[in-house]
Amino acid sequence: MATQEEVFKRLVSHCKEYGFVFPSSDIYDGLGAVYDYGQNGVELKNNIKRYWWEAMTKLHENIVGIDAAIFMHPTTWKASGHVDAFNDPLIDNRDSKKRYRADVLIEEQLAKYEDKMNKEVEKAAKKFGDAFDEEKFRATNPRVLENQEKYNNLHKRYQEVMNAPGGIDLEGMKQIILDEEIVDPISGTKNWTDVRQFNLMFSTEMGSTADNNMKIYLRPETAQGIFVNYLNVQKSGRMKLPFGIAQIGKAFRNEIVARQFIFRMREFEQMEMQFFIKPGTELDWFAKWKKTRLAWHLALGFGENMYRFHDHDKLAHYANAATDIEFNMPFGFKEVEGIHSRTNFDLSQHAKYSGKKIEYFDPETNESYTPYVIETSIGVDRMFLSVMAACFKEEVVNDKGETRVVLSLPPALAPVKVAILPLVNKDGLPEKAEEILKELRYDYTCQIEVKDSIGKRYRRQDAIGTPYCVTVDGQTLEDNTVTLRYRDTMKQERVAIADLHKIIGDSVNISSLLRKIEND
RNA sequence: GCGAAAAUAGCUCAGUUGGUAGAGCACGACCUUGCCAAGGUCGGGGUCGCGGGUUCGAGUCCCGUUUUUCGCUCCA
Repeated sequence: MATQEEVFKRLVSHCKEYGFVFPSSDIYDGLGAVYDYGQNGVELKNNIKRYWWEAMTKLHENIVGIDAAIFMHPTTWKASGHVDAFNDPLIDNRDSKKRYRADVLIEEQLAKYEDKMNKEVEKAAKKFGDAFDEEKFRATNPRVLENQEKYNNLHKRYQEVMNAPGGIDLEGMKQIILDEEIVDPISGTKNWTDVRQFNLMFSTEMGSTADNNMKIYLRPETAQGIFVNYLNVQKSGRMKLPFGIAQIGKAFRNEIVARQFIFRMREFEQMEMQFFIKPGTELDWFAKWKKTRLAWHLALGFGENMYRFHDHDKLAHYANAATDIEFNMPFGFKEVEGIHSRTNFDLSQHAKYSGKKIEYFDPETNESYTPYVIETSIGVDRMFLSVMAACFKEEVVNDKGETRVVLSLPPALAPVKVAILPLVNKDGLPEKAEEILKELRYDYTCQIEVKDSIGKRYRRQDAIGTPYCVTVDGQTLEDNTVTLRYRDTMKQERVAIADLHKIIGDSVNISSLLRKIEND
């Protein structure tokens, strides 16, 4: 029996072999945690995005979409809290393999000197009783003076490195740790790495002259593009609460450790919807969106036991309720989507930093307020991975124990809907296949394959998840019938070319999935 | 970032005490066949991740480096 880990490895290989996902810049040995989507991957990914987009905008009259730029005004990230939240200088001890905040280590060292001084003072106070003059003692006692001097020197150096022009002086900080002979509390050693600053946001410069540049960030989440457009959309669309804004787009995070294939990438894509509501109704809406989003996942048909909610105990600075929808990946249940009650944190912050009034006038109550927000945020790439993982199957197909690899994708998500296969590459069969292609290609993504035996071509189509194969043979030329072969059952039946449209219908279209959500 | 392991053809891998780089699959052409990964013939494809070193000689030994995987760590 293959372990989960082996299956996952084979899935990753499969993704590359069949044109779903390639390592980025593959010919240069790849770029860490960046991946490209191939000819089949991009179709599947686009179908996933379309499923989400249409579920949001077609099934909800009060949700509209936008497409905001990746570059945003730098103040956006001050307002959102992203600039301040990830500014810590970190250092690792090679022996204990623990990571510490370098500034905290230095502050602890300062505290140590203070402790020593205080202990001396306490000792003397006990000894001299009422006659003790603390000020005089501190000014004259050699042990106190020694520690005071160490404290002052360290404090001065610490201030210098923390306030160095151009940001924290990381090398200076390490030098302090070495000079002070600070040891790791666990291993007791001084085997430190360099001090590094982890800013999770990628930055670049806007402006072409060297001295007139503005540091701008690649957005670490798409949400802020929605918040800064709240007023534009609400006013131009005459939107009334409650309403939502949906967006699909790239986001970038300079992860310290990015791993597990496309699960955690440095460049990734999010599908986010921010739902603006009246304050006080957020917990009802939060519960409603949990249900709505789970229904979207369940309509794909992978089964309820593949999903679970994980409620957050610790909430982010902006949230008053939060949950994840986790999917049963080959490496365990992992977050695919987050649903957060963000209060009015973001809109209030943007109001504060921009000086603009961001409020909603409620015509029912005649009052103005800053709307609350329920966010649903799903990673496209994680969704892609979860679909691949759920559909990747190695099946035994006959008594001889022969196997096939089949991607049992929901037909609406499959990259190719119909493969048209001339049984032999002669006798006018390829030409007949072209004719059938011209019938079907306006409605379905089709692919003609002539090379190799028919069996081999079936297996290749199974491997990319094509739900239908249409095989053209000699009889087709006589009576315009073909063999229709089904991916999941491998059953075949003889049908008229004229009936193909009716049989395939819209089972391979996004609308079939949307109907499934509605009916559930 | 720390630690461990790995890197040889498009893929999966073999390569002996250091002695002229191999197999299967895949790919291309042709022939044969014709409904579940068929057979034959011929052919293309590798400075063995990269850079140094030891050696008469390195895929093989040593050092460095890059990338990947796993564990730890981190995760708005």
